[in-house]
Amino acid sequence: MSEPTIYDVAREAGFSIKTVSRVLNGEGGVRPETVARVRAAIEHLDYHPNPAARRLGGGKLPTIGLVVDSLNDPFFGEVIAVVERRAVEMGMDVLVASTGMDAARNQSQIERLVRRGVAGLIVAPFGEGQAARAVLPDKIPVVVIDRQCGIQDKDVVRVTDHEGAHEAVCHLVAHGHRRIAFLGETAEFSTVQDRLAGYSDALLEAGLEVDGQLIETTCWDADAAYPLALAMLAPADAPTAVFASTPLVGLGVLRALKRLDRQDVALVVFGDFPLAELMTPPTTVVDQRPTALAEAAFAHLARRLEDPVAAVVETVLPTRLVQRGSGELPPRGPR
Amino acid sequence: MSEPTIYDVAREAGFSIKTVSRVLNGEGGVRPETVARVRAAIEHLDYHPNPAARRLGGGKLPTIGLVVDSLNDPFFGEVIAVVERRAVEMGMDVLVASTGMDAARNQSQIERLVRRGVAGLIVAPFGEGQAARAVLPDKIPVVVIDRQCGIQDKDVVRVTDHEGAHEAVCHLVAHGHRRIAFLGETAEFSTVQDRLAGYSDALLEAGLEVDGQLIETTCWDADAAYPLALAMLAPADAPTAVFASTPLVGLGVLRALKRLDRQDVALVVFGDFPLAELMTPPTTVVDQRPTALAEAAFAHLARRLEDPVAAVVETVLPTRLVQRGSGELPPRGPR
DNA sequence: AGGGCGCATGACAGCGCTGTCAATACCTCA
DNA sequence: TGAGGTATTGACAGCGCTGTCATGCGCCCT
Repeated sequence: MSEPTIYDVAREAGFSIKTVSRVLNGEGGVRPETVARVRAAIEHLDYHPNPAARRLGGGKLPTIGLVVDSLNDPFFGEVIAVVERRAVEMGMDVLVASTGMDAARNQSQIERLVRRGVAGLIVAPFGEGQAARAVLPDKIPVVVIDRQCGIQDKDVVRVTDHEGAHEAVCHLVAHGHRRIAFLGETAEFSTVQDRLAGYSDALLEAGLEVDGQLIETTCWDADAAYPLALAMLAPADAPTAVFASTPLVGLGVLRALKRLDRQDVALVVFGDFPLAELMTPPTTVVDQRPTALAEAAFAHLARRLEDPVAAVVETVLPTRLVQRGSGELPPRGPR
Repeated sequence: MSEPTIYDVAREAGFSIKTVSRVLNGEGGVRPETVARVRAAIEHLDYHPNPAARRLGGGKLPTIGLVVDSLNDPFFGEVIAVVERRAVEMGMDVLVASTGMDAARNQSQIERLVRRGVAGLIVAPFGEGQAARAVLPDKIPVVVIDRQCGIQDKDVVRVTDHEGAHEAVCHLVAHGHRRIAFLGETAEFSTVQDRLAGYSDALLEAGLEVDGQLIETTCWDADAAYPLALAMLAPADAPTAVFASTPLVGLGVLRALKRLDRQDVALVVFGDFPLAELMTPPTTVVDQRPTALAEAAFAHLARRLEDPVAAVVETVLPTRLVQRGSGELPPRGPR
């Protein structure tokens, strides 16, 4: 009635549990004929090794831990979906943990997962440099996603934040914009800092002034961005285009535009979001391609699970400018 | 260097491991003074019991399994976020599993989680009646969410599908609509069947004819709904209002409306979605309140983990009609 | 023929915890 | 004073698996 154990398999196959264990773990040193018989017994009994027991014997759980900011964020939702699919394909589970933008919680979540005995971790890290690095375990493989945070000795998969922002702003400039606003929280994340740098560089290259009045670096979420966007777009000399450094900030901007009933302000958002194509006008975005990022992260983790001492790699995926309309609006004339 | 074990705590406290175990599990029969000393030792060593070892001793992992259709669906994303937050609050983990609308995978995922030794399961079930019920384990608590699927002997948390659809269609009727379309896949899910029933009942109550031409029951996702919506809205005698039975179907309809450049078709979507307020016009929805649903599901599971023989309850949460504009449009005049 | 070697397999001790049952000390009541 | 409780604690055997080390056997070489 209860789950069969390795003893049942051993009895069924007519060998010792150790031999079964060898077959299970592909250790070799077993006659092919024996392997076949053990396999048959496993099949016959529908045996599945008990992960807890395995772990107890010093091993790791067939489980991957995934630590992200927010589990209902569309970006991370995509990441979760990909990681889960790949993990299940190779017989592993996924434990999820959210940090909710809280460094302490980030740390405690990581520690919890490590204690649980996960075999590897995919983490969207938090903070910067030493602090960010310190909370990552060294005993198991870790792949850092989305934000590099100055971490040097772990595999990292991120996107071209600087180049993506640069391209977006160049795009706006190419469409005639001279006054382009930047909205985003730069204190918290290096990614947003990189995007701000990309923004500034693009302006400078175009021979345009970087106007501090048009740069808002204190809004993280949509609720914070909304009033700031409202205020920024109100004046007579308001910018004719806006670069939103994250989808949430973009949402705040879109709300402000809706509120102001303005469809003439050009907008590019860093990070795609569902229904962007249904906005009026459809929103032009810098696609971070979360699926590709997640695939790469998982591939790195899988590689490192096999070969823990493989060389550390940093993968920087290119972003993709998706022109949908809002980023191609011309500057409106003076009111 | 390595994690402290119960032996370390016992030594530190000056008692046997069994006494430490008693304190850990709140078994009682331990002098308060002893409890305090053990607690102090635990604190001092930063000891955390090894879940794998616990499970091996016949127990369950401090882990909840969550099985949903899709991990990047906004609705389930909300559910995941809530469940994870609550679970962590009570020291538990969350293992996620997606089924991708595949009955076989649904079953294998559930079996996998059960084998892992999760303490309880929250499942969006699949199929109908016997088949749906059969894959649910009986050894551990299970809470069924979103779809009842004819399951009688498990706790269920769902929403008022019939009433919600009924209210939505009545709302459209009240705004003068006489030709109201229904789009959604009814073969797969009883929830959508209930919504269709609510739709039909509302029409009949209003003395309106239920026109099979206006009912499309074969589209599950946005890609399938799009051409069907396009076709349905094209004729001269096209419906003046549409009821979309799921957010994905709603998305397909919105795409079709965008394509046709029509802003005069009334629309109510069953299930809220991000950015609905930013549509033109903003989309009126029947909010399924995923957060409330997830909270209720978790509460049920927690209750049942404490008391496995508690009476089975079915919680039916009311939906909420969120009027944003698209559902309040008047019927357009003849072209 | 005999020593040595490699291959295939098995016996057994943990891993960290909980369940069972025993032991001890201290009371209580007759 | 002694039998029988009660409260507190501990010894020990698993749980299912893997790591270590031992065993048995056939084969090669000298």
